[in-house]
Amino acid sequence: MSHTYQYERPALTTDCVVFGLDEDDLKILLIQRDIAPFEGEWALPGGFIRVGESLDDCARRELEEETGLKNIFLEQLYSYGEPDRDPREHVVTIAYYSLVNLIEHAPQAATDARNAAWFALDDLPELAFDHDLILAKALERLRGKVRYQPIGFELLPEKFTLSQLQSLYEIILESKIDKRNFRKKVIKLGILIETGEVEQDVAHRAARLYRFDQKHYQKLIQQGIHFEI
Amino acid sequence: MSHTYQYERPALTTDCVVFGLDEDDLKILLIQRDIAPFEGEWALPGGFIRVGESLDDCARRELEEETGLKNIFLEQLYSYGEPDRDPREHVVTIAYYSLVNLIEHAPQAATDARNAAWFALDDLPELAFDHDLILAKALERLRGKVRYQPIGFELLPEKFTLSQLQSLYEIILESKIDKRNFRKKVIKLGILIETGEVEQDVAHRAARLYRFDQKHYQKLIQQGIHFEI
DNA sequence: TTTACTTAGTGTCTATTTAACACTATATAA
DNA sequence: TTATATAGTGTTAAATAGACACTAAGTAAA
Repeated sequence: MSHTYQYERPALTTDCVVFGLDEDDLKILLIQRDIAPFEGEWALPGGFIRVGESLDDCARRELEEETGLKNIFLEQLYSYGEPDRDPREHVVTIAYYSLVNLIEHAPQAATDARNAAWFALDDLPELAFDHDLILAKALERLRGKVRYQPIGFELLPEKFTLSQLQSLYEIILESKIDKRNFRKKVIKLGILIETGEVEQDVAHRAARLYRFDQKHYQKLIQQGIHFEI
Repeated sequence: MSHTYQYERPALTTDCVVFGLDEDDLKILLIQRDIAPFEGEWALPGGFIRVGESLDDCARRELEEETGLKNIFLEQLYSYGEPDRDPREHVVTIAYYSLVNLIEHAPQAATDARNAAWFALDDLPELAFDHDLILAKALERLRGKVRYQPIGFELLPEKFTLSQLQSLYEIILESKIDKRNFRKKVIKLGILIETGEVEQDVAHRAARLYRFDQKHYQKLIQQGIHFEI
């Protein structure tokens, strides 16, 4: 079955930069292409948009099909449409980025037999298409946004310690933060709830576990309060 | 001449939210549609992407064709692809926003006979498609971005007074700013150059004229200095 | 059972930034 | 010459940010 249009149309895809947080690294999820062009090379997960499907739905569907990840944080990033970005034809891609917590979403074998793997940012392979550009933009967005919106929590398990949270910021922003100042700041924001529990099975004093207070955060936003870490 | 593809493809357009600054209003440029759907209603300028044309090029081309505006500040905003956003078929649009200075780019008759007009934000007509959504996002982006990136200058003539600059921020952010504090702040940023000239033909003490120091700003950015007004 | 080791958790002081506030200067117009 | 309109200018108090080092509490090893 084929489809005919009066005017030529670019093809449309979505691609997604998936960030995951390791003990001490920010990683991204890549898939190894099994068809030309760029066969065998690493690329962002993504694929063609179906008519009748929203952009977000497409990004989620492709992500699940290629990596098994679902129900994760996903946000539109930017659209790329240089006519020569794909050697086959003019392909416009709507890029997304996603944050997953590597502990609860362990590296998965791709469901459709493609090879998927996590790479640390400082140990990336060459990327297919203009995916290096997209990745750079996603990193920039992540670093910018993490400071004034609580998206970083998406990279942590539901319950986390203040040290884990601090480490997250240090890894993403690539800079050291003073422990006492950091704690004062996040506690004062009032968007953390003490669970009353502590870490288990650690060979040292166990840290208290906190949860992110989504509801209270929404209230603060509605009041126009803008915070920054 | 027609074109055939193996799989169905959504149509692709760009649309642009054009902001202009009046004496005391933020305005946007709309065109009146001369064909269905939404014939006779007001909409954002925009149109279909041609194969071989980049997204930015398309946005610029459509803007010039429909409003006569060219060589203006233009930045990608967000992409919209809900399948029902256009009653004809699935149409994905890459939205842009643009800042023009109303003094140097006076309201123009559209070159292709469509009716184009500037509307104050608090006096908008109903908009076609999901263009109200796009406009809301553009406003949000403008208000967010103007505080930490010097895009506001695009709305002013090349030479401007500090009072004009302050008024710009007050209009966009919808809040009053203290004159002395504002002046201290922008002067301290070091991104303004005194031209040595003053306003002409005003019935009161003439204010000094400044220019935005693009080069110095670039240097500051490269040093990782991030500023805020 | 004591000691070593590891990470958790806490407060103060200084420097900087932000915010509030009102008068004089200079031009035109009447 | 006087009225009127906007330009232009500093100080102080409050809040925030940043630098800085020790004690607490748990496990592991001797």
